[in-house]
This record gives sequence, C-alpha cells and structure tokens, in this order.
Amino acid sequence: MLQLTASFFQRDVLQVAPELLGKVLATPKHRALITEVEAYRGEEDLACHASKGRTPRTEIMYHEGGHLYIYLIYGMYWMLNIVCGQADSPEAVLIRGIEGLNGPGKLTRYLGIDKSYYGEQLGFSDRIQLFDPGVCLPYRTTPRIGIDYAGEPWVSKPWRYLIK
DNA sequence: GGCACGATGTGA
DNA sequence: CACATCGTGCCG
Repeated sequence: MLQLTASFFQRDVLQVAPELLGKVLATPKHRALITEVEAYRGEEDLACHASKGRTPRTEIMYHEGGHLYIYLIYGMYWMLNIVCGQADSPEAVLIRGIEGLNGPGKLTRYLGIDKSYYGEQLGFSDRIQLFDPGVCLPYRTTPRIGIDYAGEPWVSKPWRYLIK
C-alpha cells in the first residue's frame, strides 16, 4: 500500500478532507480505516483555532500540509489533526473517527497519541503513517460538532465528512 | 498571576 | 444533565 506524503496534504483542506475517508492510519501497534473527519479552514473560520491568530499552539498550522497538529481538549483528550494546504494558510483536518471507534478523544487514547506527536511529519515518521488503499468511498456531510460558539456562517458549513 | 472556557466522553 | 480536568488565550 502506498504511503501518503506531503503533496497529498498540500491542497485545500476541503478537497483533502473527504479523500481521507477510507485511508489507513497506522502506528507500530495499530492499523485502522478513517471513517470520520472535519475540516477547519483559515483565520476567518471562527471555529478554527487559527482564528485567534498565530500562537505557540497554532504555529504548526501555519506550516505546509503534512504535519500533525495535536492539542488537548477539556483537560483530558488529545485531538489528532493533519495540517493541510500551503505554508501561511492555516488549515487542518480533525480525525474524528476510525473503524470501530467513534469520537476523536477515544481514538487518540486507543492509539496512544499525545502531545509528543505535535509537529510530526507524515511520510517521515516511524510512529505514525497514513496509507492509501486506493479506493474512493461514498460519504455524506453534516455541520461540524461542538462549535456553536463560532456562529454563522461557520456553524452551518457542511465540513464534517462521514463514510456512508 | 488569575480566570473563563473548550473541535469530549462517561455515567447518573 | 452534570462534571472531570488542564492548556491556552486574554485580561490585569
């Protein structure tokens, strides 16, 4: 199976996100199909952490696609994101679900992903890789979860993608 | 330094 | 529905 590398992610996050469905997320101990993702796109997207501008936390989102953006939420759960797009265009895909595990916090706990993965580069890492089984799966979209605070139009953008 | 608040999950 | 639990952004 071919490994996904930088160029795959260095495109508009809205194009990359649906294509991530069905890709295989691999660590030394696990291997699982991605079933659900969400797109966060640019400083103008008030649901995107980059809407607060460039900070130590969001710094990696300003790098070119292919890096991992990891952050802690509710003091308990590590969120796994893949940076997309070109440098200085802060975009990322949140991995929300893998086969057999729904929920972004559950999958990182299961895979053992934490802050130490921040900035890791897909294609160069030996702790985490993404493979392409070469299939395109039918999917549906919905608004993103848990971002009511962002308000319109962001709360209504159909930027959550799930395998049908 | 202090404070409010989450891109969540669990259990009553 | 309550709440655990802590890094981050923002204010002072």
